[in-house]
Amino acid sequence: MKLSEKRSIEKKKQIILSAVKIVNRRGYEGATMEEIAAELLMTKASLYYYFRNKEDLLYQCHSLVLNQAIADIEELLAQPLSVEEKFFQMVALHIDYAIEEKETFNMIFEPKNIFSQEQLAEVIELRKRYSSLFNNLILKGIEEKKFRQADSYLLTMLILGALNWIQQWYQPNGRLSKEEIISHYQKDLLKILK
Amino acid sequence: MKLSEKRSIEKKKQIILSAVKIVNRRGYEGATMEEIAAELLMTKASLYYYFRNKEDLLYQCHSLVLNQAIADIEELLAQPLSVEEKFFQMVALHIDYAIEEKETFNMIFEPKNIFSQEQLAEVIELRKRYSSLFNNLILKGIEEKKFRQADSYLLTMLILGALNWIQQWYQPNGRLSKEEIISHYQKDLLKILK
Amino acid sequence: MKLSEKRSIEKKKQIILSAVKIVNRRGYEGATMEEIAAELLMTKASLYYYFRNKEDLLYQCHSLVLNQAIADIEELLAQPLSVEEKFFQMVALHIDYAIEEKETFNMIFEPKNIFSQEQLAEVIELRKRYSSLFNNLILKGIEEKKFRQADSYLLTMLILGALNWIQQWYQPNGRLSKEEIISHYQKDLLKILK
Amino acid sequence: MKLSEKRSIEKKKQIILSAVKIVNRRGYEGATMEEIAAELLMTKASLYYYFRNKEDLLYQCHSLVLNQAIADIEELLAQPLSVEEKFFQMVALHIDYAIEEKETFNMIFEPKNIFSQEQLAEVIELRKRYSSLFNNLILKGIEEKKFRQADSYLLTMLILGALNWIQQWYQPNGRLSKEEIISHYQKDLLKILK
DNA sequence: AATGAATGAGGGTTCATTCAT
DNA sequence: TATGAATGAACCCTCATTCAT
Repeated sequence: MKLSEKRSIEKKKQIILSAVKIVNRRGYEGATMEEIAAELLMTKASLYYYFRNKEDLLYQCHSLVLNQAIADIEELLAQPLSVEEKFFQMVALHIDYAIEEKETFNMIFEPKNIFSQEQLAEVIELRKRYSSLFNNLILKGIEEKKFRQADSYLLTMLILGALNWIQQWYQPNGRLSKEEIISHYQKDLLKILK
Repeated sequence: MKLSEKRSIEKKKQIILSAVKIVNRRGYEGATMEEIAAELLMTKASLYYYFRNKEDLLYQCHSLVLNQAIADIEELLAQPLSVEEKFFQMVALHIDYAIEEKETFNMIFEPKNIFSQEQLAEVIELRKRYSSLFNNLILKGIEEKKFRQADSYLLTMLILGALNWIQQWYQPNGRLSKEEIISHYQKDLLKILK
Repeated sequence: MKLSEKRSIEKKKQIILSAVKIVNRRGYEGATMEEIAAELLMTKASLYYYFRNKEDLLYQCHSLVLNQAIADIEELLAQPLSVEEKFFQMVALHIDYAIEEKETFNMIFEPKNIFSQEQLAEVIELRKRYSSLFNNLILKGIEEKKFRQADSYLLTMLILGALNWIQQWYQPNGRLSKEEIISHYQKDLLKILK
Repeated sequence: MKLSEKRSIEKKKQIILSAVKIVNRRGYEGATMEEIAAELLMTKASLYYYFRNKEDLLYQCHSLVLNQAIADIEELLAQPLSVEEKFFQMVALHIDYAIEEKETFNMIFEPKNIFSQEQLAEVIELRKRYSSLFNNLILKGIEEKKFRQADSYLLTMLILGALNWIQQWYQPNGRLSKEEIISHYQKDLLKILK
């Protein structure tokens, strides 16, 4: 790969990060190409050198964040741990993402009215891949008789909802530390699986 | 109250209901004054006779739905039921709202992208009132030794998150009916409280 | 029809006339909504109250001009005249349009890359109707043995081309008066038909 | 001339030919520097090494085609043929250009929407030179008593109009082949001259 | 009480053009 | 020679909002 290509990819990433920041500040529709560009001291026209249109840029934001989260979890799943241990770590990882990378992780909310047919499909597919990591772990737990017999999909949704919501109320200097939250959620959610 | 005033209030309600319908269809930002008015065979200019601006109208939509939900729950809480029974009914009620009112009831969106200073405070206050209904019930359950000793705030957040998320994945004609979802969530979430 | 409706239709016509003027000055693509509006001391946003978009406005320009020309010719054709006489009058009428209403009649050139599928079809249909007026007259002349046996379509195209071109070179104060041009074209083109 | 210069001229010609192709496909305004460059696997920035700006490039396209047509006709006129024969061939040549080169040869568009002051003058001069070839032939025919006494300018305009219009209706796979059209136009237009 | 008409502000997108490399 | 990257200027279009009637 040539140097220029590398630089181009680097720039793309910068733009995506800027977009993520703005989207978190203003919401999907409130984010403007203008503001995303201004964050990087560029003009909005320049963005179109890297992305076909706003939808494309927003999709790639979504994609970047989710793919990274998926990769992290897959790495974790590859380790020789018990189902319960894996579940604990996944909960910790998800909360960590939601809290520390709040901005990026926030992306996964409510893009319904943004994406057009084709990209909507890909977004949904990506989300499905992420949630299936949880779903599969639950299924495995059921198989190993570690978790009770139940509708794994429903449990997955319940758990993901509980976890995602954290970023709505978590305050960095609030009464509850990240570690406390993780510890509580791990135990509480495990109760549902047992 | 004069007749004309009564009629005015009635009309206001009609407009809000129309707005609720459109917001549920298009989202808060996607809803246009034009479409809200068209639903009632009015012109958008007329809306400004009843509401100061779009934000005001949208706020009253959110407010109406949330207040109604609060009222419904308060009515429920006033009945002579056990804590567990009340919890079950609250879960059912919340899911029903989340599914039937979808966008308007939506508690996932960031209100700061929609509402301005003054109304933002009221929205947040309203949400706090709503969540405290759950919090108080949990506290009462703990007091009555029906629920285990625990951080009620954390549990409230966990439960609300799980419930709110439903509107992100629920499909009217999906595999799971509303009733099934309610039944499962009731039992699963109760496990956490026990 | 209410007064307001009448006024609306009047305004629409004004806008169309303004658009025609600008299109003739700048070409189809060069004409901007801004300039069309400015001509009437309006803002471009106002145009969208009367026309769905630029394409729609331009189409209606086209439509207005051609329909009027068609109506004029049809009226002429309804009169009890010989085929040759009718041909002479049609030539005179077309040249008159091309010269006097240069601006409006100019519209009929090269809109190929402007209209989208559906409206393109209507534009073509309209043009076909206009040219068929000539075509039918020629056919009738042939039938009546006043004109020689020939491919009427080819002759129509040849004649229309010759006539349309006049507006490209005609100068109001040039060597040749409108009447002279008409007189010459009538005779010259008739020679082809005979 | 140095080799590098030769190569530069060669490249310029390539670019012009590419531009001609794109202009014929998209029209003068629809042709973008991007697409013209892409056709040659270049980047648009490179075009500016060879041409001052888009207008310059487009002018040279128009110029190339028109000059070529003029040269072709002049060559033809130099041959020992009768006036009628020369007229026939000129008609054939013009139609061929109009059909094969379509947009670039296009004499219907208003050049003032495309070209600026300085180049506009040259375009008009070029067109005048082209039409005078027809004019002169007609004058010669009249002199030789092969054509009837008449206003040669008017006849030139009539003929050019008829010919130029062909590109507005000709369809490559239509009912009438290029050869048929040529044959008919030759005979029909000659009738006017006789 | 209602609305037809108008508009300002702003957003997404395109494209010719420039310039450092 | 060539180009990757950037940009200014324009353009179409949308929408909340206003105001005279």
